[in-house]
Amino acid sequence: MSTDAGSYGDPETRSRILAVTWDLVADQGSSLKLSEVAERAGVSRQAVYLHFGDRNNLLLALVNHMDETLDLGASLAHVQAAPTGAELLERAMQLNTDFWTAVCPVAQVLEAAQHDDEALGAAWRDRMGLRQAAFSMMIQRIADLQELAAEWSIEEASALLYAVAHFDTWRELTHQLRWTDDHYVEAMTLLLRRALLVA
Amino acid sequence: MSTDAGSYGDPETRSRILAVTWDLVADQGSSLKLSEVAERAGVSRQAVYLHFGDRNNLLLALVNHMDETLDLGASLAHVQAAPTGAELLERAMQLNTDFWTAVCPVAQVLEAAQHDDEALGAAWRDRMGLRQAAFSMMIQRIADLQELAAEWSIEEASALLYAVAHFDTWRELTHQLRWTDDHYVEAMTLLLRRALLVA
DNA sequence: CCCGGCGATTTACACTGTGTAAAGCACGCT
DNA sequence: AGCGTGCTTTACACAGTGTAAATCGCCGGG
Repeated sequence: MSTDAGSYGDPETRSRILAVTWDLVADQGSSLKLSEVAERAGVSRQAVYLHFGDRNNLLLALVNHMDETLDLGASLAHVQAAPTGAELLERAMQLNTDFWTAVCPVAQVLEAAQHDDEALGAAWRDRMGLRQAAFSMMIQRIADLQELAAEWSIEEASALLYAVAHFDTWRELTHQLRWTDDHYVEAMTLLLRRALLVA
Repeated sequence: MSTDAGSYGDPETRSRILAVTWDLVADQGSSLKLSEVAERAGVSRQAVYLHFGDRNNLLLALVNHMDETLDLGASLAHVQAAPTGAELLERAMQLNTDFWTAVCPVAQVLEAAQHDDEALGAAWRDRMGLRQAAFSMMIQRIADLQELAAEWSIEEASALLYAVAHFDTWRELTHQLRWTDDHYVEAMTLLLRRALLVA
């Protein structure tokens, strides 16, 4: 599963490089320079190549690093444990905004790189597949609670929930239109509640 | 308004270069090379620089070129002329999928470039501002028809409609999950109808 | 204590793509 | 004829990626 092909060198150095890369990606997007990464991490440029092979591989490692540090399991369980459909949707949207807030800079770059680099694109789509699965389970739970509106099949509702909760929508609302996280959660919850749940 | 700073040379050549650029962006994303653009357009690499100044300016010209050829006015009028809210939403989603289909390759690149290049980002956000305005007018129309659900203010409904109809959502559904355009229109219309309109 | 090996550094170089500069060529125009 | 415009050719400077090889420091085992 995990292709840690280049498990080389001091792991401390490795994660220091990753951390710096994260920061640089955050405020420079995909135009980060490996020389700058190296400098800020206090290592030589070659050390970066020794650890990660090349540029895309570094970004790939960043993606893997991402969900190691994130640990969504607990949060997802909390969402699933919601007593009602409405409550579940609200918790889902809360988790969603937390997730995108944490991942935003990387997401920006990765969505772009999807087309350029095969491996990177695959890694990203893989993560998104997990998201899809998570949302699918939520819809399943709502159906079990007898709260899914009759017009929706589980597949359609899952897909829509996943798609509507995706990055662009979140970013346009919270960044472009300056909505607060709470506002996003509130409005999206209302939208989804009306759209998906029985009246 | 329009910064056609480099209106230089034979307009035919210019639009041939733009056309080729469009194609190359379509299947290479942002990693297109100016040398390849030139070659395919049957001109020298320098001709491209003479016409457009630099790489980002070429992409910028591509954005401007985009909505010249698109001409959304008529389609928007057709949406606005819908007799009912439900019909309006359906027409809006139909237009939306047409729009993203046409613009998809460029959208991919532009969303990415937003962070890298100031001018490009501004140009893209400008276009998105127009979209916002268009959706806002639709919600206004729905409100005029007395069909907007009481829970929504015009601002909130507009913003949500705009955000939910954005690129990622469309792409995930139609490209990743392989929905047909019709399926997208149908499902999104139902979602929005339930979410926004009076029961 | 010396030796090996590993992590990392330094230096150097090849390659690609961007962007600039200048001279030259072809064609049409008055 | 002379001139300008649109483009070509050639050349070069520069930045960033990726590779290769020699070297250094350090730590652990014989």
